[in-house]
This record gives sequence, structure tokens and C-alpha cells, in this order.
Amino acid sequence: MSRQTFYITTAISYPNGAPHVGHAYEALATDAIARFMRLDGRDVYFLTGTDEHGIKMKHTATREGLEPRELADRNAKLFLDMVAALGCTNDDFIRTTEERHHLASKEVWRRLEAAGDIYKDTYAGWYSVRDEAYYAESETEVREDKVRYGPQGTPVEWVEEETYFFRLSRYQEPLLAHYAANPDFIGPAERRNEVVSFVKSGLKDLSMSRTTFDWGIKVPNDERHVMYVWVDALTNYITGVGYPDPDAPLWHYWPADLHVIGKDIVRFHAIYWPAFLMSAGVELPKRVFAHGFLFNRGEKMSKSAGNVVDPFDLIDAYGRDQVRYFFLREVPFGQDGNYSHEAIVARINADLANDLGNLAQRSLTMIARNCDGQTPEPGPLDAADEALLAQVDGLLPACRAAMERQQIHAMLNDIWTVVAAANRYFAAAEPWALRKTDPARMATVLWVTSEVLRQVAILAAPVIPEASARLLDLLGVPADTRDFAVLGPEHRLAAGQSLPAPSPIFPRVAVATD
RNA sequence: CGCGGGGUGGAGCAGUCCGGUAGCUCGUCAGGCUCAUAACCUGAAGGUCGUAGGUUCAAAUCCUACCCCCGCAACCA
Repeated sequence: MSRQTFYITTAISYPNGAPHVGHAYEALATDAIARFMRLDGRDVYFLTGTDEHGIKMKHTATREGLEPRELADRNAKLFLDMVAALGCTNDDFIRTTEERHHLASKEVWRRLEAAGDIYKDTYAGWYSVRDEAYYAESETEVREDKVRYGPQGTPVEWVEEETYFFRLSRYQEPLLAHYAANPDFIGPAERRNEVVSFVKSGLKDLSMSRTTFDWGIKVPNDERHVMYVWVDALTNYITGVGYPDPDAPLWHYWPADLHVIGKDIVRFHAIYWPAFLMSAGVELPKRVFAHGFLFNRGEKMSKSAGNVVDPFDLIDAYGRDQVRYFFLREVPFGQDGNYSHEAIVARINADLANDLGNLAQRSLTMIARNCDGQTPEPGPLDAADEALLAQVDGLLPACRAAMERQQIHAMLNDIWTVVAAANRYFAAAEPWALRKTDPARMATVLWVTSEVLRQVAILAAPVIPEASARLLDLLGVPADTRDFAVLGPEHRLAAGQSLPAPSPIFPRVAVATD
């Protein structure tokens, strides 16, 4: 029996600097989705990595007195470390400088060429080194200093360069047809609209090679040229599963189910990438989803403003699960969001420590003291019990619906709604009073609460994996019954399990003066 | 006239498409409870929804004008 596969990727990061919280955000969101699908029974393959070619790497390396390869090695390590520090469960970490990737990229190029979509021509125009872009003369202006500037205010120079072009124009209609036939190809919807209107406005052929530097993948049969970085970068998604070998053990994962990317690179993933694949005769990924950007107290993070947040610092300060939870709960996935010390402390204390952590602690403490340290034996269930259990049983379909659309925040919102209901239930049932008046009823209340905690812990595991595991340990749930298959009324918490002494799963963060 | 997003109780947001008791989280205040991580439960205060006009029986929501903030340029997801 083969399970349904789920291939998910992050965009690969450009390692000409250290990773910042934006990279971390994408990685941990993608990881949460990967974990969710894995717990839901899918055969998941999760790829992330680094995009190491291009002129900016060359420039940065030169500035630091390094070879590009040395810079790439040094910084790729930082990204690899970050992914590990976040607790990501990626199956592989691809680097575009690897041999396997050069082979795959060259094969893609040959396929595009064989399809008649590559031609050589001379590109002449005003080029901005800083923008890495050509501009029409009408877009440029000569200022008082006699220097010609492009539309972004950067100096441009006249360049005539022999380059290979890709017949992107040929794919305008096929792309529009694909968007129409696959309305879920691009998410969220705002992004799809942008892409569709951009494509409708007309696609020009794409310059696909450079001769002005050599830090890249050589064009087959013309080694004076290196491939345009995006050709190379996008190909990583198929390199990662064994392209071009049709017998590669991982190739059955293609087409990818989901490319998670930043909103700034939607165009490359939703236009160029499917066009390349159409030309190369490779199936298209099923969905591209663009997340938003994070702001530091409403301001864009930038090195020059000095407000860049280091993901390692964040994890050290608040904890891995806490950081994961904060970003995934606080920021609607797909929209821009805000980070601040106050906001993360508020989330950790209110949601994790008070609502969930304390609910676990108060119920488990009662069990430890009044039920011989064993999972309580429930008696007959009353209406309040049934209502709460029905609510938690309803979470799985709700969470699936949310995650189908990458609405991670909505899933967490749903889960915590049940946590809040459980706290109300617990307060209303007053098990501490029942201890003396009706111990059997107390046991039932504690059992119902534990059962809710069990399901909540399993459902929240994609976002807070470590705390979830600790909570399930405290509940005496065996390690092999912690996936979504054991949610719902058919798999209730077993009574009579010996439990370890309870200990808090989420400490409160002292509201320290930063 | 460059493009786009936004201005709603102290803070952060939803509601605006398909006009009709202004909702949520945090914070504040009061009460409850005492199982628990100064936690949990209940209740209250607090907003003429950027400004000025207009349409309408009725506008946060539709129309017009204007003001302000933030992205779209650089390091950068």
C-alpha cells in the first residue's frame, strides 16, 4: 500500500549574508505544513536549501576577499544551522553548487533548447549593475551630473551582450489557460490576480544567460555563458527529487504539491517556472503559495536601520516552540505581519503558558494527587462532557480545511478556541469540589480534560512539536499513537495508564524590561 | 496625476464586496474560584469607525474631494 505523497519546498535562500528572521519564518511555516501532512498520513518529502550562484555572490565574495565558493560554503552552513535550530524536518538540504544540480540544470537547458525555445541574440540596452536589470531608454534619464539613471535611481550603462533568450512569449496563452484551469495554482488570491494581469499585459522573451561573470552554471556547448540565476535556482525543486533520472528513487514525489515562497518572488515561480517546465516537458507543480513579510514594530527590517532580527537570538531568548507558535499564530499566513518583544511575550504567556500550559498543569496535578497517578477512569458522560468532546472531535476536519489553504493561523485559532472551551468546562465542572462530593464524577471530568489535551497536543504538534511531545508524555500517550489517525471518538484516551509527575510545559516569560 | 496597502475604544486587528444592534485579542477595573504557571472563570468601563461634503428612511460600509501613515529603491523573505 503506498501512501499519497506530498512534496513541499521552501524557496532556496541566497546566502550572500547571514540568515535573518524572514528566512526563518518561511522555513518554520513550511516545516509546520510538512509536519501536518506527515501526521495526517501523507508520505512527505520536504526540501530546502541555498541558491549560491550569481553576480551578487561574486561581488560579496570579492569584497570579503574570498572565492565565491568559500563564501557559499561558509554561509550555507549558517542556513543549514538555522534550519536545524528551528527544528525543521526537511529531508534534504540542496545547494545549487552541487554536481547533481549542475547536471539537472544543464539537462533542463537542453530540453528547452530541444523544444526550440532557446535562441541566441544580442541584448543591447541600458543596464543597471545594481538592479541587475536592463531598461528601455525611455525609462532612463540623464541628470545634471551627466550620468544616466534608471527608473530606480541607479546609474545605468550601455551594454551590448550576446545572450541566449527563452521564448517566454510563446507561453503567454498556455500560462493563462493553466491559471484558468487551475485556480488554486497561485495563492493567496491577491497574488494570483497580480500574476494573471501581468501575464495578460504581455510577456517578453527572457534573457537566459550572462557572459559578464562566470560564477554560475555553464550553458551546455557554450561555456562562455553562465545561466541566468533563476533558471538555475528554480531547477533545484526537481534536482532535489532526482531529475533528470526518471528512475531516481525520489522522482515519484514530483510534481511538487506546494512551493512556499515569499511574495517578492511570485513572478518567478508562477510565470517563469511553469513556462520552463512546459517547455521541458515536465509536469507543473500543483500550487505556489506566497507568504508576506515581517516587520519590526511596523517598520521594514533592514541592515541599514539596524533592526534586523537574528533567528538564533530569538530562539535563544524565547525557545524554539514559542518562536514557531508566535509567528504562525500572530501572522495570518499570506499577509504581512509584525514582530515585537511585547507581542511575542503576550502570545507566549496568554496562549501557551496560561491557556494551554496551565490547563495541562491544573488537570494533571489533580490526577497525580487524586487518581493514583493514573489516567482516570471515566463514568457516564453528561451533556457538558459530550459537548466539549464533540468540539475537539470536530477539530481535525477544520484543521485540514485550513491547512489545505495554508491558513496555519486559522488552524491554531481553531485549536485554541477549544483550549479556551476546555478551561471554561473545567471551571464550571469544579473537579476540586467534586473530589469530596463525587470522586467518580471528578474522575470523569479529569478524563474528559485529558482527552481534550491529548487531541489538542496531537493537532498542535506541527507547530509546537517539542511541547506537544512532552504533554503527550505527561498524558501517558504511547509514542506510536500520536498521529491524526488516533483523533476522534474512535480512539479515546486509555484509562489506567501510569503517569509521570506533571511539570509545566510552557513557562511564563517574565515581563522583563527588555 | 506612478502602483499598491492602510487610517475603527489605550495597543494590535476583524467588519467595508452583498448599507440597518460596532466585534475580537491584549491591556484596565470589579467580582468569583482556589485545582493550577500571580493562573482560570464571570462581568464592566472605554470608540460620533482619518477629515469635509453627498446619496439614502438608514453609512464604518456606497459616491466625491482632501489629509496622514506604510510598502513598491538599496542590504533584504
